[in-house]
Amino acid sequence: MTDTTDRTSVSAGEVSNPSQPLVTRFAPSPTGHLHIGGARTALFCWAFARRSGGRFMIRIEDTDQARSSEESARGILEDLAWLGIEWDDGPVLELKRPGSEARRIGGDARGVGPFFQAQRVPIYDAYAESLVRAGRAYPAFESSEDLETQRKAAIAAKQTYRYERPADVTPGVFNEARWSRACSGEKHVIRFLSLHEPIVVQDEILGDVRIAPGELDDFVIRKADGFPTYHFAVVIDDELMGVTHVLRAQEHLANTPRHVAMQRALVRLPEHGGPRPFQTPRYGHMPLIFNMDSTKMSKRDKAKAARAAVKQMLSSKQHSLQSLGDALRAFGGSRSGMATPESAAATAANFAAQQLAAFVAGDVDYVEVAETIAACFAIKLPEVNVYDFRRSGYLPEAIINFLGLLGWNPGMKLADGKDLEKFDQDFLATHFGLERIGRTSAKFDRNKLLSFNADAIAAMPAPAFVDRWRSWLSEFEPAALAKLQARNPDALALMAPSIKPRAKTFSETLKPLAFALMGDAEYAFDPAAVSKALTADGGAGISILRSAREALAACEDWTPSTLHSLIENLARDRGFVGDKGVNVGPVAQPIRVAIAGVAVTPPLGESLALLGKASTLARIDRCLASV
RNA sequence: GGCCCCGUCGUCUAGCCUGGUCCAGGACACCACCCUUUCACGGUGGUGACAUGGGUUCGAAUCCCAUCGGGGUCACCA
Repeated sequence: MTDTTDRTSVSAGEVSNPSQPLVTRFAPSPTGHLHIGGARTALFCWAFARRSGGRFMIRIEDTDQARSSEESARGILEDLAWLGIEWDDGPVLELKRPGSEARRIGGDARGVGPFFQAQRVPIYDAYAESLVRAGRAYPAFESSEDLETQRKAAIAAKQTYRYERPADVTPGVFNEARWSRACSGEKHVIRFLSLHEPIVVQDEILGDVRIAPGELDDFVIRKADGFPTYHFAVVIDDELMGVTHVLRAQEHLANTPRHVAMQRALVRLPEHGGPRPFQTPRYGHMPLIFNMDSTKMSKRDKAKAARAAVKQMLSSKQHSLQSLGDALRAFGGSRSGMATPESAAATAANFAAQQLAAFVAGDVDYVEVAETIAACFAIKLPEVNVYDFRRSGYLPEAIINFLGLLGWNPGMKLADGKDLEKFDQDFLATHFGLERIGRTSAKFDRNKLLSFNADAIAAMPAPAFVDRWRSWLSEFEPAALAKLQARNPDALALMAPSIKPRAKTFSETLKPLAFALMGDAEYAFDPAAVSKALTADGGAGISILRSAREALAACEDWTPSTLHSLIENLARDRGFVGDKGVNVGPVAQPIRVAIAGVAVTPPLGESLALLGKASTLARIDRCLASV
């Protein structure tokens, strides 16, 4: 099995058994929420499986003990489910939605689990040993400090560092001495023994990628803590779980030769149906996604944004480091989130001045710190995780559509000759293919996503909008929802027609309603608005407002349409009639400023209806009294 | 630095494989006008790109080469 030198390429056609079902997988590591880029990978894997009548699998890569958490794993599964990306094989997620039956996603119909790598360690151990016995891997005893020193020396000498194979290690020969040292408990890692053979990865998207012989050194496949490295676990699991197609981001391209090299060396064990050589799945490496400024999209963006805001506060003397820390502690530093053991420890420090100083200085980038700062001071952080977009009021269908266009394109035209850009998940399930995945990296254009989201909201029938709006509010803005419903039990249905075209996300729905969220005596009068609508022209607006107040006080039917005609009639009576009919502005603006303090509100009829008659009159009186 | 990938409007892209229908089409953003009781929505129009240089060809965004530029990767992270 070690004689592989004559194999110079891996044919994509080697996925041998035609009756073998096509299987794709998404394999996140549970170190936080689902990243928006990961969501695209998952979406493409899902779509490809659906299009091909295959299966889509989830595997959790939790071999990094320090950074993984069960909480994150569940969060990621929930994010996927929220997007509507459901897996056939993988961890089971119970979904309980109010009003509907509980649903389960996942399971192990093919009997290939468990799907958490941490639960598969005995399997990796068995294959590592088989490799050692075949002379294709060996225990190594150097300390990581020593290796680090060597690596630094090589870099200083401007040379490429490669691990140098010990002299007593020979390809294809079982090194019994090293193995017994390892078995006796001496601290060690296991390294793969790389043959100096040329490797060609036949990529479904990029074409043949050739790696010269000698580029691969003897990399680690099992860490000193006994856990497999990513490379090793992936190769074992993809084989044992029947994965036929690996679609992943291009950052993994350079790793693929390692995987191919291991697949050539590995043989299925008898307990897994062997002996039988491992197969090489088909690979497809997808373009990377960046920020608009070409930096990598990462959670560090949040730290950057929060840091910038804090620096601003410090330099404008709004806060000292001390008062900032006090404010954060008072706010309640430890809110539960997707903490990993590492970051939880950081947040636990509760924003001691020292801790904050380190964050501001950029020495640490803890997301939890950034998010607490943002929540405490109402700073908007850039969305980078699926959950961030959800919290900001994006719709899953808009995200799916946008992601589907990031690196893929249906290449179809509409009847009017325009490109087909708007599609849903079903469309992807029936039209997605690897042929039309691009090769160039893409920048994440938040504007376009926003526009897609606005279109999706606009396209929603009003009742659906009200439902979804309500559930978003109850999840993320319960206080605002309560206030609105206290004003008017039907507030949402009443305002939906005027809010829907004005909001690009659910979180934007609250801005136009700010006037109604404040108490009748709480809002301030904007001097510029007051001057323009009321006090200008010797107080023309004030006199209009007085007569409007009278008319409103006499109004019996407090509905948007009646209120609207009332205002129109007032305008007509005052003679505000031009070529194009009645000009209601001179009447509407004074009322608007009176009831909201500013010159901008949703349409007046609806706004007054939402406030109610008593509040409206009280607000006008307060305005009249103050100008 | 070694190895690898990529290069069409500001951004996402169509076109490239199978050269001519492309002085390059769409979308987002931007600008202007229209609509309009504010703010939005909507409508119409506009600005705006084949990285550069060589080839091949009657003809190149499309094929070839070079240069330049961008990115990825070289961990006991995944």
